[in-house]
Amino acid sequence: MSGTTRTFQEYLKANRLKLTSQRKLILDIFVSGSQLLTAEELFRQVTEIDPGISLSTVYRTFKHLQQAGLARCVHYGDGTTRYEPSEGHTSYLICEKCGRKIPILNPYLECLQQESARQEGFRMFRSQTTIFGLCHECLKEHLPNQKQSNRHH
Amino acid sequence: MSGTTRTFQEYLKANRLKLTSQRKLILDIFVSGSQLLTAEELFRQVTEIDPGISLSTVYRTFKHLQQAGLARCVHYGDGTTRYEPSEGHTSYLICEKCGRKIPILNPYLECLQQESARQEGFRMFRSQTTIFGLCHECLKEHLPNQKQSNRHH
DNA sequence: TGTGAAATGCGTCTGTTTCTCATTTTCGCA
DNA sequence: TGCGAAAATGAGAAACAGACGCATTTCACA
Repeated sequence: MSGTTRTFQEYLKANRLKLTSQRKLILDIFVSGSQLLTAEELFRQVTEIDPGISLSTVYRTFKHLQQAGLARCVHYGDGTTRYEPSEGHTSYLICEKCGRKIPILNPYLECLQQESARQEGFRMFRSQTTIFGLCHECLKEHLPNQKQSNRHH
Repeated sequence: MSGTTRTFQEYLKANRLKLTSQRKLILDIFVSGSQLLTAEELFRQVTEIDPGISLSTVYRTFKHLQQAGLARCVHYGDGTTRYEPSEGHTSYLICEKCGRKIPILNPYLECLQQESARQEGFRMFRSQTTIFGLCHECLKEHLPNQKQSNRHH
């Protein structure tokens, strides 16, 4: 059994919630893929294995995963809401063109955040840093026509 | 005329867009309040002055304000989307109990973010840091019963 | 001041998320 | 191991934010 599964079971037990086959399946699929998924996308993957599961259950399970600290949702610029497993990183670079998501591995960032919180008498539980921009690859293609909308005819 | 208004006018001109009375009013109300507003809330404030303005126009103007870099939207835990004037801060402490939102005034944070982006060949446009936790006041009330959900009967 | 491009309001539409409720499942306890 | 209360489920309806289409109005530039 994975650590994630254990964490989820502990959360359920602590809140007198039940472990159902649906929740197990949703959790397994969710953590196995490292992608950011929309509820709809996860739902599609889940129903490939168990076609009986409803979209409502996916949403409901997401809620619990968030409560348990196992999932986090990210709002993209395009308006979609995506969910991701939240073990490990909370800091990312997100490319606004290709959607690529690169974890930031800078321990000083978290230190600074802790420090900022402390200065305000704040107790930090978790933090989330998202840097939006363009990745190296998209930068090359994107730059030539970046200024177009500022030009007059 | 405020700097914000000037920025908006420049943006409009550069994109061959027009400055209408509706856009002026929406901008003025938006920047004058330092609160985070939902589209609906801003709409209500706007219609108090000019009852003819439609919600569509508020949404459309938000889009332009975002484009112009004058507004930013923030997704709260409760699911609402709020817009805020985006001069200055992109980093906040948010208290999960009382909802208080405290701007972080740490210039090193942004430097580190820029640096992290650079290391990956990334070009940073904007960043957003949110630190969730408990503020000083809520900490005092909250601590006594913090562990309750982990206890068995 | 005339003209064309752009913006508006209103109503409608779409896609996402939550709710309701009758039925089914889980799990602690005897 | 089987009972019963509490909780979860699926299906569909409802709520919601936000976008869209179009006929009409407004703006800005010459």
